[in-house]
Amino acid sequence: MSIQKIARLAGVSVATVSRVLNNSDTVKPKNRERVLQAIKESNYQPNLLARQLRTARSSMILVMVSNIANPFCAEVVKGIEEQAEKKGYRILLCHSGSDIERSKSGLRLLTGKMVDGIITMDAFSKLPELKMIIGDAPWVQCAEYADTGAVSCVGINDVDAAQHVVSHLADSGRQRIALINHDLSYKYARLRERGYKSVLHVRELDYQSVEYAAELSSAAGKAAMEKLLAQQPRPDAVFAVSDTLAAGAMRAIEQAGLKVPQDIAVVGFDGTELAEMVSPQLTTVQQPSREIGAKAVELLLKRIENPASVAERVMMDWRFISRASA
Amino acid sequence: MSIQKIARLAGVSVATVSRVLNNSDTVKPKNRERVLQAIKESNYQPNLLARQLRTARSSMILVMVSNIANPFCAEVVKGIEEQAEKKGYRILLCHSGSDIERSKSGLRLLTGKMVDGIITMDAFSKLPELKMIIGDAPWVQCAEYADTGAVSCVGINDVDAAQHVVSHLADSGRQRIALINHDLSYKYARLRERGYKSVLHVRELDYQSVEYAAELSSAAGKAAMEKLLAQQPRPDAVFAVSDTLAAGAMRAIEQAGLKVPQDIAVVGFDGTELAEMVSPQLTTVQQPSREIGAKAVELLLKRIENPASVAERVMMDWRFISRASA
DNA sequence: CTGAAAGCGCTTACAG
DNA sequence: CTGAAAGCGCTTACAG
Repeated sequence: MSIQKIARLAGVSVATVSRVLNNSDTVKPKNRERVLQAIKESNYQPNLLARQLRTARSSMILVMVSNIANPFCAEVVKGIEEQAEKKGYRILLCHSGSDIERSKSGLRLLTGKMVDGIITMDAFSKLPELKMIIGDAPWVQCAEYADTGAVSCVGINDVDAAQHVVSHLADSGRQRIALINHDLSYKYARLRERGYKSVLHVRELDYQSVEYAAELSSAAGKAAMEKLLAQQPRPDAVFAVSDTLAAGAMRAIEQAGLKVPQDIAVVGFDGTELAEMVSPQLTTVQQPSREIGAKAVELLLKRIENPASVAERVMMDWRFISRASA
Repeated sequence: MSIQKIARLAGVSVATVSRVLNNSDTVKPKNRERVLQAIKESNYQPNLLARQLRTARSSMILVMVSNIANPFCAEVVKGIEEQAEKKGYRILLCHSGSDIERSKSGLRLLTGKMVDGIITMDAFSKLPELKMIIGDAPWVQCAEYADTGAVSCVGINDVDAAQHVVSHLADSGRQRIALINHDLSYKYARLRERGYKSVLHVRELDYQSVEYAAELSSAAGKAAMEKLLAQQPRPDAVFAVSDTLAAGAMRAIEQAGLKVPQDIAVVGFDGTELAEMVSPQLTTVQQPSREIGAKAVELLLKRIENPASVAERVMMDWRFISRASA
């Protein structure tokens, strides 16, 4: 079912069919009708591969995330989708699972010209190999800092936010504040840890304990908390870098027969729906997830439309939400 | 950076370059070396559009979900990915948000020949328009029944599972069992409702109350539960068709000053991690999510490799998990 | 083992 | 307003 067949059916040239398909130019109404009729009759759908090969644009953008199951991620993706849709772009989601082979495989869509650009929510800064593959294709890092100035990024000030959380905990009299962090290959993880440690230092608190979760799931948060609970002395507060981790931590605390916040205060991060669904409700840092996603699209389209344009680094506002857990 | 340039650089024909790219045939070692060298030097990446246009296959499959934020969905997707990877296929995720325009837009990847087949976790059975677009492209419906025999599907026996849940509730003395269901355009929603009603009927319970959640989020579950609580008399048990809905329902109950399970028993569905993270832990029906995803890929590949093969409908086992909430 | 050539299904100057 | 033709970057018989 090619444009050829339609042309034959409608008794016009392929050029004319193409013109009505792109509703450009002025095609004589009678011819347009005939083409439209032929298209309908034969249930014709243009071949995107051929079209994109010819025009060298796809109006598609690749979104690469490490873990779609993380609700924060899902929210950002929704923001990306909404904005992309407005601008006439379609989203392709690629779930890397933080796996480098998977990531490379996903990136082939970019290098293979199937998409016009890429938004990543993954830890790429530490992976020169992946950066090399992307080359200078349009790229923006989302909810994660870019190390170099060459790539655009949108996020919040992670150091500030972490400092705020830990200060809040210290202000309320907590002495032994632990951190449940994500893999340090994420720049945001390094930044939040820096915020955490700086407050400990300034306040002259000498308890310091960091556990690393392999992924942002509640199960990983629970496992991390169990390790913290096994320590002597155990923490009286814990800051988890995502709501999912915090929810898991709360469960571990409860299972150990302890109370949140009486025995251990818990603070999460992201401000997802999950934070309101757990009990007690979670104190957290709300990120403007949808807006981060929308902004990422905006930055990306700027680069797609003008590849020579300079990279931008956008900082969004965050908000501390105090609830029952801390 | 085309195959032409590589050929020029290596001093061979494009055919030879193509041969080493597809590491087929027997290319003379010396030539292979030269081509490989040229590729490395110029950081060449083949254009997928051209390749796929020519070969008429992409080794990619489209996965269409209504809501990636639903953890059950995310699990199934992981199962799909694992299996696809094994078979040399790549996954493209498309988030329809249950929106018909979005779905149509996503489907263009199929009709436009960018993917070899599609797995849907969406409510397509009620949408002849979408079914028409798919035509007879390889398609399997996942965790959702297919109405007609023409399309393959994998899922569980939803009627049985729902009956089991409601019977369990009735057995434990609950008199007023409510249902929080999803949009009835989903076949599984209709089936579970049928299971619910049949038990009510057999047990001669005359209380019957169904609320519909617009999406499978905790917020929607909470809103639905609030409506149920406003009724006179209020239910003493509620069966929600997903763990996310159930988690929201528990929250509404708690906020109303009532206790789970003492005042109202709650049962979820899916058996996701979330069910273990809420408090009290959720009684639920565990679906074999990963296996469902893997099976879907298997069925799809069968159709891709042999388009003439007949559609299959696979039923997987489910398991009732009794925990504190009911 | 290798190359010239055709062709996948489109779009787009160009000429009329 | 329309058509013939070139070309996007590949792969693959075919002939040698």
